[in-house]
Amino acid sequence: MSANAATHWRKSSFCATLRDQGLRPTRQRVQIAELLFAKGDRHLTAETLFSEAREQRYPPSLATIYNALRDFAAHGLVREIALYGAKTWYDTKTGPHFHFYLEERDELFDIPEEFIPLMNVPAPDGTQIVGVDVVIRLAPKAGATVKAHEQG
Amino acid sequence: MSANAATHWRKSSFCATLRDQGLRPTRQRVQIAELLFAKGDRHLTAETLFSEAREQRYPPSLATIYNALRDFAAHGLVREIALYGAKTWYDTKTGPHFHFYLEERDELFDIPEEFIPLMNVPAPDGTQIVGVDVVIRLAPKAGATVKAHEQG
DNA sequence: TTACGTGCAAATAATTTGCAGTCCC
DNA sequence: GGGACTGCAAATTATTTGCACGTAA
Repeated sequence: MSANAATHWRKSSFCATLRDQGLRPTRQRVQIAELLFAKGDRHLTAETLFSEAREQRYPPSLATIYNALRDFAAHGLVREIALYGAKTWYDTKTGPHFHFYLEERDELFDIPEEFIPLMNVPAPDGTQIVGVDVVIRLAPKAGATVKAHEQG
Repeated sequence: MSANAATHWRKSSFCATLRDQGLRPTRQRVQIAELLFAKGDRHLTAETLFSEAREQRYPPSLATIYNALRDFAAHGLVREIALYGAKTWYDTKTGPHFHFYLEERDELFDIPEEFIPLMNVPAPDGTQIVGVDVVIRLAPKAGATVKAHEQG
């Protein structure tokens, strides 16, 4: 590929972000970061991100998406979310998690802050809290039409 | 097998329990229920239960354990727990869930009731809440020795 | 009797990994 | 240059399923 096209990604602001976290800023990682954070806060799986990536000129492989998401999570750029079902979800919002999960649609969205209770639980002896995750599972109410809730 | 040994399980009190839930009380299901509930409230995976079952005289197959746990959960005898990692956990306590999850040991135990906050979140339009699950993830504190926490 | 349940082995689904080749520092 | 990263394909892990046989109602 031409030097111009090949090195364009180096101008991304995510190069610095990745480097700050001790992650080498490669083309693939920068592409993935751009995709992840381009649309504001959101919840997604590796497959979701992969299908978005495929629309790019030089999309990373699925394995690289998995590896990048794992690495990003380990370095605090995104957070893993505990959820029912087999798939691992990631959230671009890295604070404590409070979500509604609409099972029927496999859809995840935020619970508005004002409803979040104080969680003031002391960690057991010898341990520290590294994450708090709350998932409230939903089902459609009988006879009701549920509208989509992308992003909280 | 002798008629006596083969029909002994029919005397189990779980026969009625299963029937009440619309589940046909078979030898395997009764065995599984006995194992599940013999030790008070606890948290386990299909594999855990399978290895316990193998010590019995006529242990059910792994597939049957999976199927039984799924069926039991669908009928309210146990509850699935959303947790990090690939495995599905089940809890014999069927009320709302509040747990500590000690990542390093892959160990799950209850948060004492007195620390549980009021969760009073209204369900979004057209939906109803079918489950509330809270997982507080823990790591050992630097230099501390963590003791095992089987059962909360 | 007859539909439901079981057991085995094969099928799936999500994710990880080995390894040869690439690229960043 | 040398180790970190990537891509592919193969391996793993957890779980489900097809089908022949068994068993509860």
